[in-house]
Amino acid sequence: MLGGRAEDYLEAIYTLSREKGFAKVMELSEMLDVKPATVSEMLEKLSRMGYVDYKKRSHVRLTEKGIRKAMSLREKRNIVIKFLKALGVSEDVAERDACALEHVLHPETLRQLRNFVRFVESSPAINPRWLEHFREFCKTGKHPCKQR
Amino acid sequence: MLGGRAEDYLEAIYTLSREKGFAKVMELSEMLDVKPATVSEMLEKLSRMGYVDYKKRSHVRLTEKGIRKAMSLREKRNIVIKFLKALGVSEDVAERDACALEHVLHPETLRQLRNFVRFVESSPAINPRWLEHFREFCKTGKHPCKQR
DNA sequence: AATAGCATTTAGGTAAACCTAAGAAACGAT
DNA sequence: ATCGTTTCTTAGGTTTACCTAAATGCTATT
Repeated sequence: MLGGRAEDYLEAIYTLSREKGFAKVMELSEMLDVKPATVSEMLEKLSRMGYVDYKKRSHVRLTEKGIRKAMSLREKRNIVIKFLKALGVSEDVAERDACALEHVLHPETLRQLRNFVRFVESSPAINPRWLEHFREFCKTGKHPCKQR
Repeated sequence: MLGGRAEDYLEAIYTLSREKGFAKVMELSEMLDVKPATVSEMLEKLSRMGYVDYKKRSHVRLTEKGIRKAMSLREKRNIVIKFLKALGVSEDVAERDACALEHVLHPETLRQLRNFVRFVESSPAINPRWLEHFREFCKTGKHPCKQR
C-alpha cells in the first residue's frame, strides 16, 4: 500500500506534468519542501511500486496506474477544498487542510462531502436562504430566524 | 510539540480515568491496539513532557496540563463527530474519521465546523427545510426545488 | 512466606521518511 | 571540447512509533 506521504509526491508529479509532461527532482524538492536526496529515494520507491517511470538522472513521468491514482487524489482534494470554502474557510487554510484530509477520509465521509458540495451548487437560488443565514450566524452567533 | 499519536494516548488515558481516576498499561494497550511495551515507552515520553504523572510499574494519571490538552482534543473530536453525523455520515465512520481529523484540522476550519453544528442545532425548526432537502438530495441526487 | 501467574519494563530491532555531506553526472557558456 | 555550475545520487545517520523476546516486579493464593 501507498503511504500518505507518497501520495503527495504523486500529486506533485501530476501537477508538474500538466505543463511539460514530466517532473524533475529539483522541482519536486521545492514543491514538497524536502531535500533532493529524499525525492530521489521516494521516486525509487514509487518506481518499484509501478506508479512512475523513472530512470536515475532522468525525468519522472507517471505510469497509467500513477495517473489514475493521482487523478483520484486530486478529485478528493478538490471536493474537500470546495467543501471547506463553502463552509466559509479561507482559501489557503482550505488548501492546507484538504491536503491533509485527502489521505485520511473514509469513502463514506467523502461521499457526503461531495453530496454537500453538489447540493449547494445545484440549489435553485444563487445564494439560498439557509446559506445566507449560516453566514449571518457565523458573524453574529445568532440564527436570524430566532429573534431575541 | 506533541506528535499526533501521542495525542491519542492522552485521550485514551482521559477516557479511562473518567471512571477510576487512573489508567493501566494493559488497558491502554488494548484501547490503542498497541503492545504494552510500546505503551510503556510512550508513557515515559508523555511523563517527560509533563502531560502525565507516571512512575514505572504504577498507574498513570493526567497532570493539569494533560487534562487541559485532553479536554481540548476531546472537544475537537466531538465537534467533528457531530458535524459528520449532521452531514449524514454513519456513526462509526464519523468516529473513525474524527479520530484522524482532530490532529490535523486548522483552528479556522474547526471554528467553521463548530459554527455549522451550532447553526444546525439552533435552527428554528427541528428539521429545517434545507436539511430535509439535503437528505433528499443525497438519496435521489436531485434538488427537490428543481423539478425536471 | 513462597511461589505461580500476570503486568510491566528492558533491550535490541524494523520501517518510513527525513537529513547532511560528498561524489558523480549532465548541462551550458565560452 | 572543456570547465564550472547545477542537479542528482549515494552512503550513512536521525527520529518516531512500532515490534518481539526475555527479564523483572507485583500480587494473590496457598
